Amino acid sequence: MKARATETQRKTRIQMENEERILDAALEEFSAHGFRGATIDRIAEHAGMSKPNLLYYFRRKQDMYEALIARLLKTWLEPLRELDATGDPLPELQSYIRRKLEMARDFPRESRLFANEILQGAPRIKRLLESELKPLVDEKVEVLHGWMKDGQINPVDARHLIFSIWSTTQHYADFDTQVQVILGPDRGSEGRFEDAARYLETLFLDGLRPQAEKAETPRVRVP
Amino acid sequence: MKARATETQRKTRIQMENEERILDAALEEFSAHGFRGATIDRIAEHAGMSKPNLLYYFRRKQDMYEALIARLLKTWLEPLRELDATGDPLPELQSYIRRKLEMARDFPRESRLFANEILQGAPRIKRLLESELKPLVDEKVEVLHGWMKDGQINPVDARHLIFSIWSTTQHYADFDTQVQVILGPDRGSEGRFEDAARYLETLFLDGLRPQAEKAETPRVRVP
DNA sequence: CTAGAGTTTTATCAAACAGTCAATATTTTC
DNA sequence: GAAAATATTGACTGTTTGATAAAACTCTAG
Repeated sequence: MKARATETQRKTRIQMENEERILDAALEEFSAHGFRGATIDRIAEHAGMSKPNLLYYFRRKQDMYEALIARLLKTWLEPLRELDATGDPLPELQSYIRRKLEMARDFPRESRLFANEILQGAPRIKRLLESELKPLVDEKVEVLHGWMKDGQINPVDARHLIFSIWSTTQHYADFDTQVQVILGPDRGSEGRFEDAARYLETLFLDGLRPQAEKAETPRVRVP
Repeated sequence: MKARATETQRKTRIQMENEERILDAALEEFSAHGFRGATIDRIAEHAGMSKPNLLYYFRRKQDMYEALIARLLKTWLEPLRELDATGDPLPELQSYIRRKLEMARDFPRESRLFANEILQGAPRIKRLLESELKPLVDEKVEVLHGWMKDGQINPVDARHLIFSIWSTTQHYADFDTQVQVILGPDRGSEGRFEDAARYLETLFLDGLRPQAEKAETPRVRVP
């Protein structure tokens, strides 16, 4: 392999294919067992290649992990980035919640990888959280404050509001095992998702207090 | 040690002390690294004793883990057990949420241990969840349904309601690292807790939609 | 004080683990 | 199609890990 000073390293077809296979296998292992609990042997086995061959592409265990985390954070923050200050507050929030819920449904392994990392004290991404996540949250908190000042949403602690959106939606990926035990096998995962979306919409918009107690509207409309 | 057939095994002073020290150290390690990621060496070091000595009290790694889980589940479900069908619905829910939040504050390691186990597919406690957790949830779901039928709380999916209480409260233990990054060091952990409690109360009772949109009350009161 | 139960340590083991190396096989490039 | 670049493998290394055996020590009941 000639060293090309200026030119960016080109990746071969095989390289791209294998890196993809490896990262997929690594995601499976890391998300299920955490960094320490995952082993290169199992990742290699799961990727269908020998350990030395895997290490040819990622020289250390940590390299795979970091590649996964880097890729993860990009897509992970996308829904929050899309929260639009100029949009209608309630629909904006609703669609943010729905997007987060979709991510929990479509990328549960990524969610668990992230959960594992934070659970263990985020030793490998604390800096990234400070440099990427924090500023983004600060920015969106301002947006929320604006909406609250205008009376377009109830005045609450904006950061805790964001926490509650994250936790309720990611719960369906991170605690999936428990969710399945409790909901039983009756309702398929598609139905589960719709039930969750409907419930969260009610919770975040109106809470649990019956409308009758808030407004003076009668519970039954008489035509 | 004489084998006493009928009599239950008495524990010596040293035994009780050491088992306590070991379980505390084990909780620290397991909650931070998961079952696979934790090592007996580190637990022993953290407990201030030699590895063979530790293994004298718990012959296998898994024995420590199971002892912790068993102890955990007992206290973990207590708040839900206390949810009282004969009480006032909204205050009952409020105090359930507060108790869960207090547990996240006072027993974060236990919360993380549980999260780790579920995250990894609950291989060791799935059965316990089915035999202990599920029936309890089913029972309390009935209580919630009763309240909904009476119009005392908004009609929502009761199981998802429970999920949202679990996830929002446990978030403060499980994702503590992330919470701290975002809230910054300004507010101490005591203040954080009060902010969270206040926020969750508003969320679960009233949601985000401004009262003015629900009732016909004017947004600005003219004296 | 002492015998035996209970506790701790030293030494050790086999398996699992992250990672290396040189040799071989395959693909790409000219 | 041969040389160069890339990819794969088997054999191996040093370390960590879960677990055991037996000897040595300490505590406690009588």
